[in-house]
Amino acid sequence: MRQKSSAQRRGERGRGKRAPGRPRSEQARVSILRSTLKLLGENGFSDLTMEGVAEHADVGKATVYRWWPSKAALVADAFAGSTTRKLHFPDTGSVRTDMSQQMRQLIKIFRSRRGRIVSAILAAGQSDRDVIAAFRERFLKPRRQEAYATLRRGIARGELREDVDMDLLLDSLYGPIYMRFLIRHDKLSPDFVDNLCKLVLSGASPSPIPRAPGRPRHGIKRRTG
Amino acid sequence: MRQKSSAQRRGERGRGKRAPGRPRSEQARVSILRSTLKLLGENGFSDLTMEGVAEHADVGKATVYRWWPSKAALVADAFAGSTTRKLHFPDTGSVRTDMSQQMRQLIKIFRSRRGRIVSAILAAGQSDRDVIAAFRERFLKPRRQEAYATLRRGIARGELREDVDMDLLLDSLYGPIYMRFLIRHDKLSPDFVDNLCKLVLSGASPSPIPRAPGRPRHGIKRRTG
Amino acid sequence: MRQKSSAQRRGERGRGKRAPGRPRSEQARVSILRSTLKLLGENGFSDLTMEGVAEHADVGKATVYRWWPSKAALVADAFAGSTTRKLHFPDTGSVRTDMSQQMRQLIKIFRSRRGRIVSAILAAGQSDRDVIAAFRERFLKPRRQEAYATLRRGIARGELREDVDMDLLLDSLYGPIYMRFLIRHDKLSPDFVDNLCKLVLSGASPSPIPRAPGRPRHGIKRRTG
Amino acid sequence: MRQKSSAQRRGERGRGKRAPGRPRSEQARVSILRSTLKLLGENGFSDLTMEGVAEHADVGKATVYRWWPSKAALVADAFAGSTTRKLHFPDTGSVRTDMSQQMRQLIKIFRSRRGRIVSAILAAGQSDRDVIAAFRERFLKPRRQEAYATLRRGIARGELREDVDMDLLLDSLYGPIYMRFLIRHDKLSPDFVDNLCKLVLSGASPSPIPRAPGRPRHGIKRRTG
DNA sequence: CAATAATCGAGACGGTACGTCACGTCTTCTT
DNA sequence: AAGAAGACGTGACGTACCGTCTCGATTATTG
Repeated sequence: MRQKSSAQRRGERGRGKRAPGRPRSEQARVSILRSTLKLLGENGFSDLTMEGVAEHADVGKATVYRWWPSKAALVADAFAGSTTRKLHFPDTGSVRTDMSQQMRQLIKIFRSRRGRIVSAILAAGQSDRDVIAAFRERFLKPRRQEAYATLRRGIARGELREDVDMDLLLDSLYGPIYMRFLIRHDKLSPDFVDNLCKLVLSGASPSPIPRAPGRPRHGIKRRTG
Repeated sequence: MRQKSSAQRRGERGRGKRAPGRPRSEQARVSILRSTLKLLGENGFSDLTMEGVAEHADVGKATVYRWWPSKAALVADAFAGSTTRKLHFPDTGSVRTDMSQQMRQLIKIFRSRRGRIVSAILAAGQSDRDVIAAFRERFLKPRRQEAYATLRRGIARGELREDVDMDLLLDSLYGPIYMRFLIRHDKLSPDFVDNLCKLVLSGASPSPIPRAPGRPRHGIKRRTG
Repeated sequence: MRQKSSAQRRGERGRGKRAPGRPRSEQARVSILRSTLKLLGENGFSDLTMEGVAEHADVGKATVYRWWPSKAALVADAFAGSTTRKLHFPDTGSVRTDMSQQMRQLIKIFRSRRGRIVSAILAAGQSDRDVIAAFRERFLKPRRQEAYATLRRGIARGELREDVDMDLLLDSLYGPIYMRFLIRHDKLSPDFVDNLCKLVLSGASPSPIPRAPGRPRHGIKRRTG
Repeated sequence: MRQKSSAQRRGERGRGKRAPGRPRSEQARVSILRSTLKLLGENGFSDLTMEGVAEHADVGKATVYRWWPSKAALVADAFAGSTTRKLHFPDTGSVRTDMSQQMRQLIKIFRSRRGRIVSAILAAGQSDRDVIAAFRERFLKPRRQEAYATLRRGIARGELREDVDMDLLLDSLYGPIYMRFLIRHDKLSPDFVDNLCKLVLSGASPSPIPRAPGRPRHGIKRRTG
């Protein structure tokens, strides 16, 4: 998905031996990716042109094509490279708070200029499997790993059922956000996030027997019916 | 959004009075819309060309442009016109069953050839607000109206809390489906739908016993089993 | 060789019936050909670009390619269309004078700006048989027809042998001009033309028995040796 | 015109002192020139690329550019280096036979694969004066020196007029060949050569009897038979 | 029934961006 | 210092669609 690595392109001789020939220009690479993000944020995916990227990056069109086979690949790589910080999960002692806080950060990004890039990626991904794969690998997966940890803490604390399907739970939490983000039928507000957490997490709590939060009870499935 | 009506185009003389001149060819209209859907399903939105539509529909390019101002409008209109049947909500006496059955129909569509069209629409909608609006109005809203009714029946039966936020609830049910549909990180199986319903709807069910945060304010029947 | 005719392109229905569709723009056609000649005269064949022609003619690049398949075809057609006037053969009563005068006109053209175009055509013709064919058909042949007439008058007058090989004779007269024009090893002066005529035509005269010019004697081959 | 000499390039220190550093690779030089000729013969001048030459010669592109400033220079040099043997003038005791035999050799070359190279050179020469100059110096001139000698023998033998303009005569003999070679309007056959010689040389032979316009001014032997 | 008017198909038009190719220059390591 | 390798910015290539524009032909209403 990303651009062909120098090593790939040259037959991977490895062992520290540099391949002959002029080395790839790091400056060009960075400039291209930066320009891509910039133009993507300005005009969306369909108005993004390779020609425009090359010009804005002060780079030959061939240089763009030398390393990225398509607009989609370029966009995916540019997006992947711009690893979004500030999307970590806090550890407040409450799953709901942890999740809620991270999800608030997410909708903040979705509503910012970067959101335009994300939606462009997702749109492009609908006709290019590499793009959507890049989104999954570079954006979704890393965060989901952290989310697993957060959920596990919740399980340990007894806030969530031990047998909870974590993927289902996470999709239930994030799905509504993505849906509103893409279909824009309702607003992405912090309150929405809070209520969403409350609704979904309560469905995953070890109820129905009331329990004081924060007192972990391990290894005991409880069922009423 | 849809094509300009004949009336609009002619200055809206209305009252049954037909404008002079050759009337619009219904055959061309239908052929264009059908070709649009066909080509959209074959190659996705980005490979759909007005030129291709015109040729496939055996129609002059100008005829397409005469009635639809842009590719997006054409696509939106074609999609809207193809109102999907078989997405009604049953009334089985159980919210969870009602919802689950309808959602199973939905994922069936999403996984079929028509799914390609839906994803193309959603993708196109990310850079054209008219397209996404058309999706909302023609596809989402009608079904949501039915969903409200289904939920209301559930409330009446005591399966759902009286104060439930129906939009939040519906987004929590459908959001995960859209997310998996678009990001393709996990499978859209009937089991997934069932578990999703169970998780979310249990979070919306009246608590059997008052919880720490937020006890039920209204007189609602409680169910244990 | 020339651009595809409208008729060809549309299946040649002939009989006055016009094909449907917007008719070809005569203005564009003329502008393109004119621009081609202009740019060709300025910078030679290798510096002539289709892009440049299109721009200079205020025309879309596709319009150029729609009618001329290659730069060579375009150049050939532009050249052919610019039928050079002032290359007629006079009738002075003397072959040598007739030929000499016409050949002087030719070298005048060769030494002018138009000469650049001719040499560009001949150069392009070395790697494109259509171009050289165009040169032959449009430029060489018409003049050669006139030349035949001139020579025949000379034969009738007894200035040339009756059995003279006219093609050989004409190549002997014009070949040296083309050679000097292309190889530029010696000058193309009027004197050169005169001496050339004298040399070659004397070789074609019905000598060796001296004869007063202007008294035709038909049907009698004379041989000394 | 030819490639820059090593001496030039290094500031001409002369006196046998070799410049420091790696000496020029003779192998590369030869390989480049050979590749040039080969590719030139295959596809003509316009399809010949520096890139192709470098690749075919297994040589770095920069190595080509280091020694030849342009494609034209390379071609001219390659052609010059390939001095065509077997174009000598015989001495049979008859000008016409001498010339005819050499000219037959020439058209044989023109009709062979080497002819393609010659026409490519002449074509390239139309937009690059260095190329045509190379052709003159390396190809035309050497042969013309020999031709002068042949003609002088003919004058001495009384086959040609003493005051004959040798350059005019030679252009009259070779011009038609070049013309047919480049314009391809008629065939280059041995018979053509013979007739050409007969026609032109008879025009240059001493007149047996003084003619009306211009009687011989110098004491020239006269031949009747 | 003729005149008027808007439609239709066809297809050429001036453009823009595509993705490729060769240009001539450069930067690296190797010989 | 020359060599090969190969990336670089540049610019033309020929193609595909864009959205607009004439055309002749067709099909309705209006006078």
